[in-house]
Amino acid sequence: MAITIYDVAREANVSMATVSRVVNGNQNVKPTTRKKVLDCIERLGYRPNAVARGLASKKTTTIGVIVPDISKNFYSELSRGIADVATMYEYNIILSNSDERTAREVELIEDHLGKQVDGLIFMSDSISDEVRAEMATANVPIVLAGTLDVEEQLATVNIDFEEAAYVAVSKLIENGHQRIVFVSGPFTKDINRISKRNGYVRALEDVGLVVDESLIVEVENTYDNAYEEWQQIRELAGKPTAIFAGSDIIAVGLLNGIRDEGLSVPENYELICFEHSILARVVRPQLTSIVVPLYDLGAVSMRLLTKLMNGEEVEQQQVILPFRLEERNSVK
Amino acid sequence: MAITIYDVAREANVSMATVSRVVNGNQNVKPTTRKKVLDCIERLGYRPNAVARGLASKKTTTIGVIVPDISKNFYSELSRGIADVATMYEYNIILSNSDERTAREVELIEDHLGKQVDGLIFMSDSISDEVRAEMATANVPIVLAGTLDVEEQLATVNIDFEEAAYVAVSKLIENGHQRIVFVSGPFTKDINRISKRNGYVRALEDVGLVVDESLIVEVENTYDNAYEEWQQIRELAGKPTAIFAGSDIIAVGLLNGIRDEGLSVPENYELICFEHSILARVVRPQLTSIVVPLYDLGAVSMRLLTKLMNGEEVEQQQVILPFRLEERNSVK
DNA sequence: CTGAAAGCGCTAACAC
DNA sequence: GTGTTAGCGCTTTCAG
Repeated sequence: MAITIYDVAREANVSMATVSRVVNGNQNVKPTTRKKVLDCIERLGYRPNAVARGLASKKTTTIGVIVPDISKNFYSELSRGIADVATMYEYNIILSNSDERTAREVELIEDHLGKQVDGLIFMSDSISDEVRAEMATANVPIVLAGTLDVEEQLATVNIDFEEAAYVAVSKLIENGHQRIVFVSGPFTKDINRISKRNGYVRALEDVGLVVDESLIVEVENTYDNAYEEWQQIRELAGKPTAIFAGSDIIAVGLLNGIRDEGLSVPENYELICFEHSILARVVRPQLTSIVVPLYDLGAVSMRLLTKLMNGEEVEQQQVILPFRLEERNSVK
Repeated sequence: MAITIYDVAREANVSMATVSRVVNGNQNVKPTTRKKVLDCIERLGYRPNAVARGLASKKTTTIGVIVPDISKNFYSELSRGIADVATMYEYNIILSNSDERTAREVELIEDHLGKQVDGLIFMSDSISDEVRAEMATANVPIVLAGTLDVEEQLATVNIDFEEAAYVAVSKLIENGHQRIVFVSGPFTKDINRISKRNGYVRALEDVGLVVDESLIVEVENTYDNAYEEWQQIRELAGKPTAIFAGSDIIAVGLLNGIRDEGLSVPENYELICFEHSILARVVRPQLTSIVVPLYDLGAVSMRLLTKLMNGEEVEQQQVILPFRLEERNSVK
């Protein structure tokens, strides 16, 4: 049996209320008794039971984080940002992987709410109606991190993905390209189907170029798939001369596909991608890419959540962070 | 105010004990009353309070995971293995980053124990005395994942890192090399200072080669640092002809250092490394490397922890998983 | 098969 | 400043 607040109280000849005050840093305790209690706590090795505290106070100082797959760089970097700010505000994190399966997402939200988290940070490819309904039953604030809410009802933290795509594609257009392939990750992701795609289309239309749907190619977001798909992409009619890739990993797959047939980047194809993880820097040529501030996306999401949990007035629930284009050697 | 078990009981005209039985799948409930209760639960949208349950039952179905840095591939992959098995056994995970700082590690263990986790999985570069002392106060099982315990007292899951290094270096020796540089990550990590180093030394000594300490180089485990360090390494006396790198990321840094001065792998230097993450596959030449089964390390750790939490008899507390050498193109 | 009742360890009024 | 006393929402004997 572990030491309880009651044991400490008896040992120190005070009431449990006083021990509670000392443990919680309440100032209404005489210094001498505070010291006496602290000594007993030390001596007995008392460790406050957060579960009991949670039940009594109705706050667990724990938040839930639901992520598609923590082993993917995108989410692990973002999570680190969340974690650091959570630590700063003394919250713990319950972390779960959803694999972007709606049923699992609903289950996890339910599960986390059952654990009485004080708030929730959610990431996914898109927000299904079921998830939206489940979120509506929550009595704690929820923030979407790096995740679009097409209905713009929920609190979110993102970059302007459409604008980023626009900037990337415009760069290629400036360099004289007219036939630019957009190799996108799955269109099940709103960010791909809507944001990046719209940015691509808008960039072309703004300079009077015709959008050729055959130049929009959807691939899995994996190295191997992108590598293989290159065989199809190179055969596209009208000889594309530049590529806008939806992620580092896709870009690297294409890059190696291109090089393995004896062609090169940027001589034969110029290439710009999204994310700028370490992958973009280790390959040669290094990849010109949109830098997504993953860590900051997480950090700001958590900061927003703390405000919401404190009931603070938040002017803008949809936060947009800046991005930039990192110019390396995959474009001339 | 949220719906409680008491509300459901009143609505269903049964006692809260019966509702509890239904919720917990206890068989001693008549099917008709079970259905009646289930209906009320559904209708009221009752969601069991895991905190109250935890206090009453003294089990939280939550485990703690303390990791140096979740944004590093090594740990995020390992964590995914832990998470999947945790899900299988219906445990949640509280995840915290320690940055390998002892004081922080101690604080986190204390914190997690306060949250009443049912078990703990711990990862670090080495187990300091303070951490060992803190762990000794725990009344729940602890497993070290991918982390050495030089005193062999704690439950651990690893591969035989020394043997893996031995195999890697022996491969280079077989290929005719006599002057092999070992570019290691920080020696603050037991795995580097002890295991990999010993494997390197033993491989050389087994074939009668002299160990030249100047060929053992310690670098930070980052791409940039390895890239820069290449400038020193290339100047080493006696012209080394092969490299054994402690990780993918170090190997990639060296590889680019080598190539940027117009030399090539494997022609001028043969190279073998550890880990085999995606990095080893995207660079050219692809890297021959020891494959560390990160996901499995995590999965098996969690499985071991479940046994320990159930009080099952565990024959061997130190589990060693197999590894293999993946042969690619950085050696001839 | 079901109900009553005693806690689990702590917080939070409310007294004094 | 400090103590008393209700709960927080649930599990778990123990009766019946």
